[in-house]
Amino acid sequence: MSSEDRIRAELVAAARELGAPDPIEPTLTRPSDPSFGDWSTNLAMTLARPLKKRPAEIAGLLRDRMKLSDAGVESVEIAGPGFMNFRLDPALIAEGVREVISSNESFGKSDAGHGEPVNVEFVSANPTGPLHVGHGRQAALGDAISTLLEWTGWKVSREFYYNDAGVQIENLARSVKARLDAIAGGEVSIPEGGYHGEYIREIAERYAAMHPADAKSADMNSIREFAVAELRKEQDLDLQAFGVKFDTYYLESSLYTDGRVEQVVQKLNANDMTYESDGALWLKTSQFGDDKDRVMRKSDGTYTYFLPDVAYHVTKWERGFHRAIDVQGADHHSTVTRVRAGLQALDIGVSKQYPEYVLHQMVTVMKSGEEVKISKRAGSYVTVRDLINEVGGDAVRFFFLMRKSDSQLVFDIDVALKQSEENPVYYVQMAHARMCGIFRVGGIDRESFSAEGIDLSVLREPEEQELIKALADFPDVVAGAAEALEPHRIATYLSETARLAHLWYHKHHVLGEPEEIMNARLALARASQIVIRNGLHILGISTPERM
RNA sequence: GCGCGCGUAGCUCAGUUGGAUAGAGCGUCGGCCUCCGGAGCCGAAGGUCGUGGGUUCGAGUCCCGCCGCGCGCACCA
Repeated sequence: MSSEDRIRAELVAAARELGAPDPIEPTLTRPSDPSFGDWSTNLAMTLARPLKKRPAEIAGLLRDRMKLSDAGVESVEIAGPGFMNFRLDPALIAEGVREVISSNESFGKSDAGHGEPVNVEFVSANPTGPLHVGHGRQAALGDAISTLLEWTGWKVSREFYYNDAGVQIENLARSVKARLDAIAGGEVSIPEGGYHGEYIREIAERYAAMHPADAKSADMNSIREFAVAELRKEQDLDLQAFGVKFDTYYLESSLYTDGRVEQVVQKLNANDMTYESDGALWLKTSQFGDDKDRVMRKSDGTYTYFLPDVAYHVTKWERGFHRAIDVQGADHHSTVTRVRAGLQALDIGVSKQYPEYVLHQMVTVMKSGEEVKISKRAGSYVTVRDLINEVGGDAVRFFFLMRKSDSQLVFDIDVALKQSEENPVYYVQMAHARMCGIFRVGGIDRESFSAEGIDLSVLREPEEQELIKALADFPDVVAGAAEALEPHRIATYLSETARLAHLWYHKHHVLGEPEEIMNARLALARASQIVIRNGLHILGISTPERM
């Protein structure tokens, strides 16, 4: 049992003796100021009301009843309005290094998910153009959330939903057709709602080259299929460049061809959840929290986007994903209520909170102090590819993940390009490389290094103790980030841990110290390297051994 | 107008689910350079947490009003 668990158990026992009502769930946190000790609890304050005593008095009574001498607790202090601060034996703290090294690539993993399946849907771009920066943020987020869930015991399936049906695809085909007409000598007139990017012209040129005979009077079906295939290929290349892989690609068009959309309509009709008005078929979404009912079948007979969306989420449920997470841009947030309403209206036993949503705000790209708004090929927006080409995939990932998803994000290309510690991704990777460098310079094999038989109790410098405590916190940080679906916590943690590692590195030497010290510090260097590497893995960022 | 999100140091942002004297990086100012990488290091200044109320022993965090910014408000997705 860890000292943390021991303290918690003693707190529960002592509180029970004092007559505290169940459940007693003391929370242990790191004190705001490390000089206060190693662990802190506010339990006495939370018991003030039920026990009708002053917090400081309760803290004293708790302390008197706790048996902590064999739990490595050196002292318990009562401070502030009623905090209890526990100070641990530094040798015990140093022992934390051993577990990091022996767990190695598993350090930080846990099992809250118990192997249950979860579907994470992200990117899901329409195949109408190259991926833009918003998709990039979504790709980084979705992939990191997926990995976080894997680290906490979930069986994750990464899924990409292709909206390859509907109006936008018609607009795409007509846009390509317009360019084809131009190639054949006509005027370029891009249709209303069409796509203007340079890539449309490229697709038309390739199409014309492959169909020289019918370039002028090309068949729309053929153009549409060709354009969608080309753009899917292009998006795949973008994702590949970014290092994101999906388990499943689900095609919206398949929901029509296999009759699922029609089935959903019939079930909704059967459940008396629809009505006709103005030639359209409406769903009573207002019964499920929407501010008004929504059209599901337009008067022209085609469906609005959200009906296939509902059918799609039914398949997730039926495919065994009783947990599903959708990562989307906040500009689509109105879909949340509608899709959930549709699922509730079907009455198939799905939770009201199904699926869960992670919405992210917009990305602004800055360069030389000015906002960058367009790319050459896409015309109206900056592409992920532009960004990756300019600053590299690692920087793109880290920058997209270092902010909360619900804050708007400013992507500063100048900072991302810096080869110095001003650049946060460089700073973290450098800490990793430095730890590796110690082993390289010392001619010691890092991977086979073992802490067995090494006396870690000599790691008692303040910088060492702070670093070790941060390393030991990693599993809690991973668990918290996974539960909250907030990968930015990992990025923040890595920046802080890297800072502690740099501080330690600058203040203390490893190689050339007396053997006892050197071995213990090698263990700390190895443990630091492992934790930073594991954290970067979660974010999908590379871990260079030298820079 | 309605809905969602955001507002924390000059700038970019954290803030452990309500706890102690609100933190980090950059920038500014002042010191350091024979080192396992100076592509750095140490220190200091810098705050009415947009604003006004409320709940609480305790609020940056929860509730209400107001102000500002972003996004959405389709028989588009």
